[in-house]
Amino acid sequence: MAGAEVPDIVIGRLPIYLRALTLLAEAGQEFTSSQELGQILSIGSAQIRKDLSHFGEFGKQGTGYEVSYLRDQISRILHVDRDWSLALVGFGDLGQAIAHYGGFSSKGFHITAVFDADPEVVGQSFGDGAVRHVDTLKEVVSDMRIRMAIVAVPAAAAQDVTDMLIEADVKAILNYAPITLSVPSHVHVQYIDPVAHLQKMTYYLA
Amino acid sequence: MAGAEVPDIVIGRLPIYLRALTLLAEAGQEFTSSQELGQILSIGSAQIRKDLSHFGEFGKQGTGYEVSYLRDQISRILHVDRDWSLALVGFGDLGQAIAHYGGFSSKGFHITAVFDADPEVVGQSFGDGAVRHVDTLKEVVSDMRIRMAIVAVPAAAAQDVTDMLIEADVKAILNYAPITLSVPSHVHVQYIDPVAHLQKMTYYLA
DNA sequence: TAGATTGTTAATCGATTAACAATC
DNA sequence: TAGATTGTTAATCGATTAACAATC
Repeated sequence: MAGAEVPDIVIGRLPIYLRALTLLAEAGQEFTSSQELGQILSIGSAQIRKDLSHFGEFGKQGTGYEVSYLRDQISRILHVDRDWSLALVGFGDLGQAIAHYGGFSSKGFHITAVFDADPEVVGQSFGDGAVRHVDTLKEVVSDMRIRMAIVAVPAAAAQDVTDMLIEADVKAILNYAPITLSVPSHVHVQYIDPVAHLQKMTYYLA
Repeated sequence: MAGAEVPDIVIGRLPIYLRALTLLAEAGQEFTSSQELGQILSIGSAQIRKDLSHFGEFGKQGTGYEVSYLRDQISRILHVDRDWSLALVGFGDLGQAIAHYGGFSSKGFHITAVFDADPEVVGQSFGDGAVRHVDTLKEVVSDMRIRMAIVAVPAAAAQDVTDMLIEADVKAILNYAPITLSVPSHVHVQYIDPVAHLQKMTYYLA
């Protein structure tokens, strides 16, 4: 059964399934089951089958799932069977670390434009380009038809930058600034906040 | 009403509340309400009141919450009214960026021991110490009584490193490696996976 | 006092889980 | 065939939300 409205929380688990399947495929394993995946991911097997059932039927009774087939199907569902261009805003310590990190482009996410407000930083080179002034953001991002962005500026600047990105028609933002962004409902935001994760865990430490 | 078992999902929202309250306090605001907080955080006001009610009564009818008082109470609840020592495992690009990032220590999380497996990297200096060989992890972390750790090694090494940390009696792990860790139930794990966040958002981009 | 906002209850909503017929 | 595992249903469980008496 495909169709209707798939819960957001289910979508959030698909990348995790994809990660595990990619690992299994790299290890040369041909078949797997919801039970094995569940064990790898510390998730119930019923949940995995239920999640997948939102998108179709991918397995066979008795034998389970073909690893590479299911991997490819989930890639397709998530639209990661293609490359994506990203804008990066903020080229301080954090922004540079992000730009330098190999994990994005190996998964098809390419940072093709970088912006900063500091005149000292503007013009510095990254990958195959140069850091642009944030004043040019709207025009450049619009012209390049970039639809995803990473925000790595101080909290105080994050909302302003976000407003510019939205004006440039960006539809998805990965926000590293420790602040909740206000965006229209058609814009998606995800948050990276390591400190919040640590603070959550210290609750459980006596 | 305090006591019983507070849902994990509620604990996860406390750092977000704390962040907003800290911001309000810095802006010099003396009082706030669940409605105002809800607006700032794009959360329902009833949820905020319900969440807080797990821990006690912090507000006053008619006037709401005193910002600095509520901030301090949440800090106390989360155990972030003290400093915490962390071990960092992995001093590659990512590990160095983490070690260099100022956002941890400004919130009371101090990286006091760093480990790596590469002989080229061992001995390099960071902050006020030097990178140690991962073979010394168990002894050093035990001796220093470190109870939280950050894992920033390649996926293939993450489970081994985790096992060592658990042997050293670490109770909370912030994992940057793109792999689900297997840990006993008394050990807490949080995951940072920017690629998974991006992959979740591309689902919604046609 | 009148207005505002809390803490809490009860209703709603949604997600997880167990169980099993279907079938490879 | 016998054993294994799917996809799905129905039950359970838990979280969110609306409403409101209490009260500052």
